[in-house]
Amino acid sequence: MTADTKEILSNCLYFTANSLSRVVTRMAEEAFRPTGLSPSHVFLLMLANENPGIGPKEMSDYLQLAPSTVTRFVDTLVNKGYLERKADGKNIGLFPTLEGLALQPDITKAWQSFHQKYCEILGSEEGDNLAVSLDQAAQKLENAGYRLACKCSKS
Amino acid sequence: MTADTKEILSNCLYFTANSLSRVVTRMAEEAFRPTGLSPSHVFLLMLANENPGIGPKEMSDYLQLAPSTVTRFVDTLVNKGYLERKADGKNIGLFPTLEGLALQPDITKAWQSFHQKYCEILGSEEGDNLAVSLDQAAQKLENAGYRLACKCSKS
DNA sequence: TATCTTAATTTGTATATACAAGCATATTAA
DNA sequence: TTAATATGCTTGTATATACAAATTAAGATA
Repeated sequence: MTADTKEILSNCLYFTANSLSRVVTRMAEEAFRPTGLSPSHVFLLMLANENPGIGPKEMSDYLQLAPSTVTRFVDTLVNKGYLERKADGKNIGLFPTLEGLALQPDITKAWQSFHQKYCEILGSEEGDNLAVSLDQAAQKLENAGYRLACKCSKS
Repeated sequence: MTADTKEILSNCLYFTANSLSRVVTRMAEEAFRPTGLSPSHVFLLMLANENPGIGPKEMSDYLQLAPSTVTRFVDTLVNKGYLERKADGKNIGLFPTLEGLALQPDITKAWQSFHQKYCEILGSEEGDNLAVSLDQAAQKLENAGYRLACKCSKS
């Protein structure tokens, strides 16, 4: 392997962003395993717990996920008995069940453990700063037009 | 949506790393579309072009992808006529075909266009620095034990 | 040399995620 | 009030990716 090739990899934002995303996902999956849910599902449930009646559209805006992805996740959470859909015309409200609410303490605990773990490895400040930088970069790129291909509202 | 909830999202490394990865992937897919390959496939082909005879194992080490993932990608590139497998006992050597080599200029061009695009949006220095930070963070997390679950060599 | 172990690769299968298309409701305009 | 359009949600389908298990070959050991 040429030094050149290695350079290209570690300097390419596509490669580094995806590598990081994969390793962070592995960590998060481990940390959230006690909840019985994957990290993305935990986000959804938490959003519903904190904002009962929130709609899938709002969810997908906040989570930066395609609406269809949210539908699938909601399906799963409904099947597991943590979430309920309540239709109001075209709109859907998502409400946590008692079981869903009951899971919140575990979720919070898992969250803290996840945060702590990466802060231990990266350094507390670096870990938090990294998250902020990533967030800012992602937002800049999205605002520059690289957003999900849904013809929904302009948001 | 509570301010709290938004905070949690934009401070969580899982969320930010994945958001960034998705938006960067969208950009890269667009930039590499002229090559007819997805960004990951381009990486693979490029590695083979620069290191003819490289094995899948090495590929997966460099690209931080599971061996099975590399197998699938190689399948695709072989089907498209860009890559050839040459078995040597248990080991496989990957060689670009003439078509694969011929694609290299397009790949290089797409690469530059991708790099330029994100540097325009993020700022030239910030863009490059970001890639470096991501790479370092990913490596730290991997070295701390969050690596792919393959029982292959200890690498 | 026969067998045990380890490493490289592939195959089977599962999940996360996306896009495109379809459907139902809501809103606007005639 | 009907027709046209836009919006929200779901379904069909496809890709990227992973893990676990199967396979095959290599190397070590008895």
